[in-house]
Amino acid sequence: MATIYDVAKKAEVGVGTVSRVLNGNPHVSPKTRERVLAAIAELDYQPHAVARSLATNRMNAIGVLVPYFTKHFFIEVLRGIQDVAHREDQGIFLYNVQKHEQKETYLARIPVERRVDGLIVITLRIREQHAARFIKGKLPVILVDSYNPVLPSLVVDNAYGALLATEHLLSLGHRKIAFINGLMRYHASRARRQGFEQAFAQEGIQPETSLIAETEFDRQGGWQAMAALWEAGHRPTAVFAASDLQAIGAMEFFQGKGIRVPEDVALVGYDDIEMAELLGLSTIRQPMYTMGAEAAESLLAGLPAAPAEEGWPRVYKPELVVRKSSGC
Amino acid sequence: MATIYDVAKKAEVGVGTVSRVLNGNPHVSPKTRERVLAAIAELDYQPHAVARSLATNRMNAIGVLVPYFTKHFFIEVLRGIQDVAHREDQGIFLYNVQKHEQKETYLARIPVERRVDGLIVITLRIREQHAARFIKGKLPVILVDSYNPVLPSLVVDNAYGALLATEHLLSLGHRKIAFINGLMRYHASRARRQGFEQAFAQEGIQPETSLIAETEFDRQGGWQAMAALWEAGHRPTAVFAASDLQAIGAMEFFQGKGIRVPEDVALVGYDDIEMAELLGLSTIRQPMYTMGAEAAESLLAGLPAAPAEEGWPRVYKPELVVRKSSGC
DNA sequence: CCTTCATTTGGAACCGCTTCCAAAAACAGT
DNA sequence: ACTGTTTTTGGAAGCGGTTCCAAATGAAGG
Repeated sequence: MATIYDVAKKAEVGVGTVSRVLNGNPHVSPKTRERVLAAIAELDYQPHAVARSLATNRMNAIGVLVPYFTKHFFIEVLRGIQDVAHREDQGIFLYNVQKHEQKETYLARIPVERRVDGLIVITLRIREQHAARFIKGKLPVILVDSYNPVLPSLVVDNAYGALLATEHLLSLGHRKIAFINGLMRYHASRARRQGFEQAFAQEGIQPETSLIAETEFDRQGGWQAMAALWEAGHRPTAVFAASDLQAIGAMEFFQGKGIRVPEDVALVGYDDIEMAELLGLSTIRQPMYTMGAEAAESLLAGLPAAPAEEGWPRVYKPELVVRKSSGC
Repeated sequence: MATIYDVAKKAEVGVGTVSRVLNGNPHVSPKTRERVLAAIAELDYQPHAVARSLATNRMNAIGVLVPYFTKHFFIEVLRGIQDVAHREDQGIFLYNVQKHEQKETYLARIPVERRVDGLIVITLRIREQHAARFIKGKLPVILVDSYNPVLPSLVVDNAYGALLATEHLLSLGHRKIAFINGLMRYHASRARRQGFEQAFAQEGIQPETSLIAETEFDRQGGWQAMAALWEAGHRPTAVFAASDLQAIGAMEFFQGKGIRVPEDVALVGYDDIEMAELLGLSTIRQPMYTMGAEAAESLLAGLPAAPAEEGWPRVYKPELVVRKSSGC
């Protein structure tokens, strides 16, 4: 494998000059540049990324810490990150956490190991202690779909998303709207509850509290919540679920009962997962690609290690995707 | 940040000794080791991963080159890779290909840039020219779900998968079985066709050639193929699609016609994507996690840069997943 | 033609580690 | 005590770049 010294010898210049050519330093005369470029081409030379990193103290790579379970979300965010990273000639170092202790080991190691110039954390919650380590180690971190008071975060306006969904159902004339929410220990659930209520408030009415359920964000949760409501004698004309999976669970419950969607009951989900389109599920879409791209951009623009000031957290607006399940 | 020299000074030893302690070299007396360890702890020292890489020429990371479009497949394979990599203390460098030219730049750069000790290529086809570069650059590569004569490959037995699916339908008494295959320019399609035919041959019968369609592997392809067959007057009692997406397309066509699955027509797909479970689609599952894990293992075990000999390509058997769409 | 000033160039020093060699120390054996 | 052998140790020389300083070259002006 050719080194910079080989190139220098072949072009009959010093290594400094070759380095200058490689890095676009203007203090090189056109003819010398030509000679160097020729030598580089001839030797099929590529600078050794690691040697360069050691000298410059820049890794030219960003880390992405992502939980296994958010497949769809992760892929889309990653796509945004990748586009920017590729454009800026940066690599992506992937830290995929499948088990909880992996998260801990990664968070402990990333700041000292320094294999990356910055880290994007997706969805995972970062504790004070770890945030402090990153700040102390001066390793920039940015959170996507997660919030921490001392770290820059990109979050989606959950209240607004729920508001959109609820407004949509209200505008279709529904008043008995069931809300299958996530568990209240998640911030997202609390915000969505608020948006749900606000939509009603705008119409000057009150939602029926007995129609609000709280379950896990998965299919089973949706099924069970719907079943429980039904058995308690409730007959909502519309259902808003805080996740597409819950919506699908509810849909399955309806199927089992022979209740038609949207004829008998309208349904709106949240997330716009792949299946939503397939099932014709109206839902709330989050700007995942954009968030990924902008997170990468901020990181590469060298955001301060601990901003969380002006303009942070950055809040993104989700949008309503109307499909047939809401009965339009 | 402390360096090895700081540690050496504090422990009053040479840097060589510190390095030996760090790497578990046995030629260090217990007392010296103690002193060094104490100094390390006191300075909160961590070896600099990059400097170490430069000196040892080992990156402690493997690259994963993956196309954007194989989301589900990719995630599962990646999970296998990640488990092994994490266990072996190796990082994962992600090269996500979204546009064709990215594939080219990555393939050209990875072997010379040397940021990784080995590369796992998922699904993407590698041309001779690039394979040669990897071999020449002595960078081990391993292909998952892709085949190249000069590179070690992990492939799934497509003929067997199609055989399983077809046998299943035949055993349920179906004889008029439509086969929505992929385009014949893909190797997978040719192999699946073969398995389809073999299943019939085992029963001593011939499939109806007019019931075999060839389309893209997507939903639209499945829909169109099914529509074309239907309009040509064919009334198969069962359909085997070469991908779940095609199967779903066919399902949608049936829905539009008011034809019930599985009562009126049995349906089997291929891939076991997430939606398959949800839709109750019988399908063929490929051992993706296992392939990922074993690819990573082979790579880390330091497979020869250009084997493709004994035991390669490694062939994995898919399995049949029976759900309600096949009418069991 | 000689000075002065700006630009281009070569190459040593350095980034933080590993590795190897030779020297020192420890240990045996006589 | 001395020699021979083994183990432990220090530190120089790389790994392949970048960066900086001083030297060389070139351009401009008198």
